[in-house]
Amino acid sequence: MKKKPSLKDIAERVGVSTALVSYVLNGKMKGRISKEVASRIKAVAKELNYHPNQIARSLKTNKTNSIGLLLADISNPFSSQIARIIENEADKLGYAVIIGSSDESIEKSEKIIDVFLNRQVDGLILSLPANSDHIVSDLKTRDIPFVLVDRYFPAIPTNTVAIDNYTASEDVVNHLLENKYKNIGVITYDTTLVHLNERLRGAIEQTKANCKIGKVRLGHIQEDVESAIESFLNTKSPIEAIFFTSNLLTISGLKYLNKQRVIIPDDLGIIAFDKTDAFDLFYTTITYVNQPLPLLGKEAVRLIHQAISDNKKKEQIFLSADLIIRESTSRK
Amino acid sequence: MKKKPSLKDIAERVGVSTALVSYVLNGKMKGRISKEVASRIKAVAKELNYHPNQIARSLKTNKTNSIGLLLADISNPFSSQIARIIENEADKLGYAVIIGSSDESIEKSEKIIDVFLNRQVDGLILSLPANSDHIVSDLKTRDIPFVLVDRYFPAIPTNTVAIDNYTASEDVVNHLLENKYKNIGVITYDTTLVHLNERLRGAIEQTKANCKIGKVRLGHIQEDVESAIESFLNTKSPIEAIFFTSNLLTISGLKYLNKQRVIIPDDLGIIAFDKTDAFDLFYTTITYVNQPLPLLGKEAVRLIHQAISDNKKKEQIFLSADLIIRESTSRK
DNA sequence: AATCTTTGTTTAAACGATTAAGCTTAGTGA
DNA sequence: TCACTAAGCTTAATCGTTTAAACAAAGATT
Repeated sequence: MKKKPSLKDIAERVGVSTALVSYVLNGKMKGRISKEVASRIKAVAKELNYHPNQIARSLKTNKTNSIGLLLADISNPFSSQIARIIENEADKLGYAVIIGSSDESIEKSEKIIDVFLNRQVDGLILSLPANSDHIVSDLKTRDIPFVLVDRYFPAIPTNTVAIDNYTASEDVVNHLLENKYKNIGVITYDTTLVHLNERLRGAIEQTKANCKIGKVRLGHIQEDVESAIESFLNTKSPIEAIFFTSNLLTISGLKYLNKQRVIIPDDLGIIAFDKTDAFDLFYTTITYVNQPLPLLGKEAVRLIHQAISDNKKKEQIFLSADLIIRESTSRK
Repeated sequence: MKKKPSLKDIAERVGVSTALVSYVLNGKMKGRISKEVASRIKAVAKELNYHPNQIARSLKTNKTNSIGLLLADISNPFSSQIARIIENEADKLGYAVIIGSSDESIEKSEKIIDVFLNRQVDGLILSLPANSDHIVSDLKTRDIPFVLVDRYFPAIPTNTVAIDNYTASEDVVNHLLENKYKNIGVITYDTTLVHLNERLRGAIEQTKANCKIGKVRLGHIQEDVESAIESFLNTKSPIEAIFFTSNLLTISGLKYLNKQRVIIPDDLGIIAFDKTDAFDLFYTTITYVNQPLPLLGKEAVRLIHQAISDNKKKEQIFLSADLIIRESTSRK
């Protein structure tokens, strides 16, 4: 890889100082540079195919125009869609995005954040694993600009963009009740993650605690989903509808229900939080909570941009998700 | 964001020069530094929570320890899985990964590569859109270390890691023929991308040109898949099995076949190139070509690492994919 | 005792940009 | 004609590292 041209190379060719070249190419000191010199500099820059060395610029300006994006699991479609949106939005503001995936590990999150910070990212957009409150507090103490997306920690006031999960869950339950599904089962993760527990809480409150709950351990999804469903159905008053609080849970559940020849929606109503391409292949269309991912990403980028220029104000944004009603909750 | 401690801060506290601090923390000049000073420096570094400024280091060493990863579409599970693997592998070698997604656009690819290079990434891992040969030649001319993954340009000898698509397709056809599916339809993209056309070529050669072909335009996937399937079936000698050359095509196809109440595998055999979670929700298990993504990613990182230290040798690696046989090709 | 090594450390330049401050030269006004 | 201003450009410091080269002091060698 041969050396790229620098300001100095241009300066030498034109016969001026590097300072002048810098001023011209950055459009500074407008009315004070002679037109001829300016155009010669620009011509030579183009001729040499000059691109400023962002590393050097960063060192001087203390801005890298990059943000670190930490996701829980980049191979989950939810994460990768967010990644795509954030990357696009960030690009519009001139930020490059460095992505890391924590696989729900606290240690890995800490490590990746360290890597981000060593590379002097201007700010962080984070979707943290459970029980990582200390990471949030720490970043806050260090006054590092960051925004939480999707997953949030209400106890710590900080920039946050998330879904109004509680209300979405209320809507889910209301829809089920309106459609005469009375006996409702909720399948969710066994976790301390607030956004998931809010989904559960919404269901509990709205059913006046009249719902059954199946908790699924991370790393044992298929296994635990199956036993939850079994316990829901093999009982005197079997469940009439199941509410899955995440896309992976839904997939596992539907897979199992397929195997058990449980017919949706005749035998059982189904409602999902978040959707996936996979629903397209199921024989029935699935009713689901649609999360406004584009807005989520857009707001996250807006907030981090704001935090980078001024980290005083903290905003907490909760976006409403809407229920997309399909056939899986329309029993005859 | 308060200023982070620098070498200078440590040097001042300990009362030595920054050079010595640098030597100690980098473990250089081993036997020449007094144990006491070394340990005092290390202690102070820890106390101040010192982390070297990678930007400054990069400027000096001309290495950023970062690689740019350009994908065709990060929201496609194929891409996001590769991203995850590459990120993990790269991390093991101390590289951070900056990700960009081109949405199959040549202009966007060029722009993202520019951004990567301005940020002085040490190398590039690329999955380029169709007709972007000139990008490859250009990078080659400029002697920039890069590796092509998945998508390749045989006319230009350069570092490449890809699947042996031709052989995989041969296997697909052989399997269908062995299972008495004689009349085969192939649904693929209308593209110049070699990896996809090799899948088609494998099918054509192995069927001795006795297969029907449906070409699908990017951006009109559902529409074109449907008309292709229709033309396959509404004919005197209808197709007995369909081979889809990509995951998105398969999903669109199965979705339509579901709607049309075509029963798999009784009415029609199905075989897919690449798998997705979505298959789990289909009533029948799907026979598919399994691509060795972990190996693909691992080799890509190995090659880029090699190219970064010495860009003379070019390797072309073709990995074999294997056929996972399920029920969708087992008619009674 | 003079010289040579070794050990432990410092000096200073460099990477490529930015930018405040300074320096010419020409033009203006009195 | 002299002082002043403005235009057009340069100087030089700086960001935080790395690293070759220089240096001083102590120990070994003759």
